[in-house]
Amino acid sequence: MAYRETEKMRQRKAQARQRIIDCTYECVANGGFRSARITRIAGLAGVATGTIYRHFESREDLFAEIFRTATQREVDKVAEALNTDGDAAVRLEAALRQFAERAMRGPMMAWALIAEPVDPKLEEERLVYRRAYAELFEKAIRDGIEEGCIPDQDARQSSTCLVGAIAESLVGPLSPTLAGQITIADIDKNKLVDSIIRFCMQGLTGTRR
Amino acid sequence: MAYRETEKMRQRKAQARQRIIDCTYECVANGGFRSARITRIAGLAGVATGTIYRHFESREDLFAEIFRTATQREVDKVAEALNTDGDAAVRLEAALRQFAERAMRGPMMAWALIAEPVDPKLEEERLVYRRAYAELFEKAIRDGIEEGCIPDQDARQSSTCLVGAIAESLVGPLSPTLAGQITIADIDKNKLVDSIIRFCMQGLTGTRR
DNA sequence: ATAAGCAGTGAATCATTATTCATTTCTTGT
DNA sequence: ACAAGAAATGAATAATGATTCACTGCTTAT
Repeated sequence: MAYRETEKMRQRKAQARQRIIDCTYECVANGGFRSARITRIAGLAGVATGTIYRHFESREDLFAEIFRTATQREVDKVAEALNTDGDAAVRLEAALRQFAERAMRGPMMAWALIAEPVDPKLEEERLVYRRAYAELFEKAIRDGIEEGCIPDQDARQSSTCLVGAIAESLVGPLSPTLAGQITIADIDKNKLVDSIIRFCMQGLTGTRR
Repeated sequence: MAYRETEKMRQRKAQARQRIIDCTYECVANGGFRSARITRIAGLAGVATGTIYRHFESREDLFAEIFRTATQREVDKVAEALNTDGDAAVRLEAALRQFAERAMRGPMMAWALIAEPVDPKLEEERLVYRRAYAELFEKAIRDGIEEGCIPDQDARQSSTCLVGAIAESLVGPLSPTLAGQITIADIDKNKLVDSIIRFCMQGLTGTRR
């Protein structure tokens, strides 16, 4: 017995894996999943294409991992925003704002996660992702109903509507066809986010503001 | 000069073209765009694959035509619902209901039009399609604002939220992974549609009902 | 009946990339 | 230094289906 897996090797492998992940992330953040080629990723990461397959079962698997990682980051941010002070309605509003504003800050990745046409396996991940958001919102709505600051309603259904309203409102502005050509001024972004949120909060509370 | 295009020929060609369209529609209504194979369509229509290309530039082109046709049918129905009596809010509610109920009646086609991952060219058609709905709603919202039954707001933005809220709410129930397995009882469908519409109308009017 | 010209045919081609795997290179313990 | 084994390589392969095009067979006007 001559070769034995050692700590040094374990680390080196882990590093390569991380490099692959990082470069994939970069490719996706740059042109979405569809246009991210394995050969390009391998090139960027400084490994051969075959090496990718020593770390990931398949392209789809690699993408699924990226999807989950990127998603979790976003979901965590929204969860964080839901954990601040104030009544449930206020916290929800902060969370919705966080969701929308982060999407506009990284439009291509947001588009890839929310709206890019992807293969079935990734589409499944996306449903999980949307569900995760919806569940966060749902919980907050229930809290609000208990607190009395949000009227009684089907929390699950309403949370789904929230996700849909925001996603749809962002698809246009995020769409990569436009993203390169049109630059949305910050002031417009704010107005956009404000009116989305107004609609959503009214939908929830049935109260004009 | 021996051969000259005659009325009979023109008709025969038109019939073949229509058969191709019909069969494509059937395939899509059955499994979405992605799974609709040219060879299968040709087989159903009783023509050779090559013949498809005498009538349509490409697969994408054929699909785009189907997309437009199917879409126009839906948009017309919604427009019709907006043209009935009552104040703008009532008419809008009827239109939203029409949209949602028709989708649940033909779930696979609705999914293909609303949520199926498709190629860029079709995705473009889809944006047009969503815009068409949004514009109908937008017009109605403006009417409502003038009539005084809907408070002043960014009609365009609100209409986008409407489309998103409905679409997102339907994606889950329409998703073909489930469609075959779970049958949604009519009573559930009604409850679903009701709560979507409640959210939407509250979002618009800021009034509980 | 015939010839001109269009429509229809469908097997063969093409294009695109993810994936494989025989080979090479590197790491380790003795 | 060496052998045993693991990791990396990347050119070749595979798979998929849309698209083509040389050919066949109809339709028409004379």
